[in-house]
Amino acid sequence: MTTEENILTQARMVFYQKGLAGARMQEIADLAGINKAMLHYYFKTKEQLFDKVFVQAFEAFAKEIVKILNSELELEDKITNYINHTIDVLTKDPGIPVFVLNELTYNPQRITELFAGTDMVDLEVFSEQVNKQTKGNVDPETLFIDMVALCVYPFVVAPVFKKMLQKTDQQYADMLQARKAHIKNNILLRISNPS
Amino acid sequence: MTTEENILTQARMVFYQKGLAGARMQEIADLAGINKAMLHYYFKTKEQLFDKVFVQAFEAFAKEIVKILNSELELEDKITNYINHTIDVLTKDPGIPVFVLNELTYNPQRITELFAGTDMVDLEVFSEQVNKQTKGNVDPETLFIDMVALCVYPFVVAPVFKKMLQKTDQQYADMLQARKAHIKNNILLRISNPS
DNA sequence: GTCTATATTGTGATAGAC
DNA sequence: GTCTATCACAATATAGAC
Repeated sequence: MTTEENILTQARMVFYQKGLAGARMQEIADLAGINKAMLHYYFKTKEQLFDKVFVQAFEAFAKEIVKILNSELELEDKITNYINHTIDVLTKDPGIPVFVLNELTYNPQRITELFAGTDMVDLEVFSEQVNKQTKGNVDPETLFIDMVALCVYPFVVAPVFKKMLQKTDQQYADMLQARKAHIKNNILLRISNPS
Repeated sequence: MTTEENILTQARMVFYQKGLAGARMQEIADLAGINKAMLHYYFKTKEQLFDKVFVQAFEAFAKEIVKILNSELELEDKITNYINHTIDVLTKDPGIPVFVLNELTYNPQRITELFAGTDMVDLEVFSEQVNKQTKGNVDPETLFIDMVALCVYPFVVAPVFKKMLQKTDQQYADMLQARKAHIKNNILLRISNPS
């Protein structure tokens, strides 16, 4: 691993845990086993380092998901893929959503600029598929929001729910895995039985 | 309004927007129309001020909800009340969830200590009702998680979804109101038709 | 209670030798 | 590329007069 990759790895951990404002260059340097001067040698400013970490985190989270949503997969498979993939990614890296949401809320303009050139998620393909299959009886946007909410929210509030439901880390992880099938049922049922 | 209440109001705005680490005492003082010395006269430290704001925010969000969940309302009414109340509270004060989740993630020990004495949400009453009504065919915890996720998540990711779905603030607000009935249908259907 | 001035510390960033 | 030493400034907090 190069020094730069090492820095990025450690920086990600610190930024995940403390955000941009709360992170300290000293702590990142310590974790990376270098000193502050070296850190600034590789990344001139804290913001520069943060931006790189943020973009990597966001892409890790969003890139594959966008690909799935815009693929030519059949609707049922697409939904199944989305749910499985989202839960798997977040299981590996549960800090992503709060980190992203957080900085998005605390520093919207910076993030907006960061993604000025990037193409956003668009729901055209997905919406068309839903409309066709349900003969216009299911609102695609609502279905999408629900699907995302059911997948992601339990990760976002993990510390709260873990305590509230008195579950160990392992029990909570098992529950999240079990949600794959549960969410799939809920969403697919609404497509096959539009109310 | 007393000076103390004034400070708390302004502090809440700043903490909501920037978090504990990102907030500046100077900005809070400016907004309150006083100087830093006065601010420290009323609240000795930034952390002290933050804790007061946090507890107020959390209670505003959680207190009524806990009351509803533990009430003796009939299950259908309880669910309807929960959904309506949650969406109404968050519509008035959409900054709460990210603020709370954020600090809960970035500073779990501080928050845990803050609520050491408080009684948490418990799902006993709710779970019993669900078990009775569905003859044990619906998992109460899963139902609860889904209900909360469907209500709260659209507020948490409002900036993202607004942009992605290209909605104005008003359109997004209307959509959130319309979700009241939608979520109610989804949840109540699962109770009356356990799969 | 309210202010000005200041102490004190933490932190991002750089200079400059090696 | 790597280090030590240090700058410059921002931010919390306090002292002390009124």
